Amino acid sequence: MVNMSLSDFELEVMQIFWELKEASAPEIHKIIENKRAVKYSTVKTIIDRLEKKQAVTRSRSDGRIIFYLPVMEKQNVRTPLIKEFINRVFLGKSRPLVAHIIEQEELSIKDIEYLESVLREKKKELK
Amino acid sequence: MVNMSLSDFELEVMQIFWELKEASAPEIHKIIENKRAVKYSTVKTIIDRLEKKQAVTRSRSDGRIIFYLPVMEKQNVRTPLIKEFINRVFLGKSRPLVAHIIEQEELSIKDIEYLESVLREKKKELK
DNA sequence: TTAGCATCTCTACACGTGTAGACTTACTGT
DNA sequence: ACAGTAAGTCTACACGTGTAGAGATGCTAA
Repeated sequence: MVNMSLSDFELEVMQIFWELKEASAPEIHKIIENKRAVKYSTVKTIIDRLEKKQAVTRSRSDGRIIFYLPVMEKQNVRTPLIKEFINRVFLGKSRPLVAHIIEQEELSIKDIEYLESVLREKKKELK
Repeated sequence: MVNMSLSDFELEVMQIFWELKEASAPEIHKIIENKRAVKYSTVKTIIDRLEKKQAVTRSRSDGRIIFYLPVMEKQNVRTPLIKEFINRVFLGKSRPLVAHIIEQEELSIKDIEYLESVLREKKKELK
């Protein structure tokens, strides 16, 4: 029952949990509603599924409002997703993905300098 | 009918088309079967769906065997996938994704030096 | 204290996707 | 020429996912 994967919507909700640490269904609903139309019960269903998957857990109540905490950790979710993505879209080769992002995506000078330093570190480590 | 997205399996098949340029269903089936058990009709269904989505097109026949050519281009498929992935998993921020890959994924010294040069180019371009 | 609202619970459903069987048909080697 | 096989076509189905309504119930403001 561990290694359970998350759907798009479930991941979207987890992102909010990772940001807020603790949140209730109404809170999550309001946040998502700011971006697009979605009914409360839809969001609640997703949270229920996350609970079933043990991605979140009930922490406390305030009146009828149930609060949840994230259980799955961001890094533990992201790492396999990245791996899968590289496999799926880049046949397992990370270099062209990184090159593509650097060339095509928005990066500031600061970002670039940071990434240069990460590369320097990695190079050091490899020698 | 354009901008149609591809499922995992459809993408897997497209990768083979991009590699081979032209291929038949039996060929594709044999290639995928090397990796995992899958029936011919399953693969053929996927190719049919790709054809319906106009991702591939029939090019010629050899006996009953139909050959197909990729129509959708690799870059046109990959670019939005990357964008979506960054949005979905990294809230739209590409820097932490790149950093993660550099730190966690397999990269050779050659890869690193190549990426350093890509970064240098990008920096030049930004100034 | 009670009406109304907010929240929860439960159920449902359509659609995409992975999967493949059944059936048809055309080629190929003997 | 024909049997056997390989390929194509068509249909089907279970499962995950996004979506939400209906109904129950507890809270809160007047």
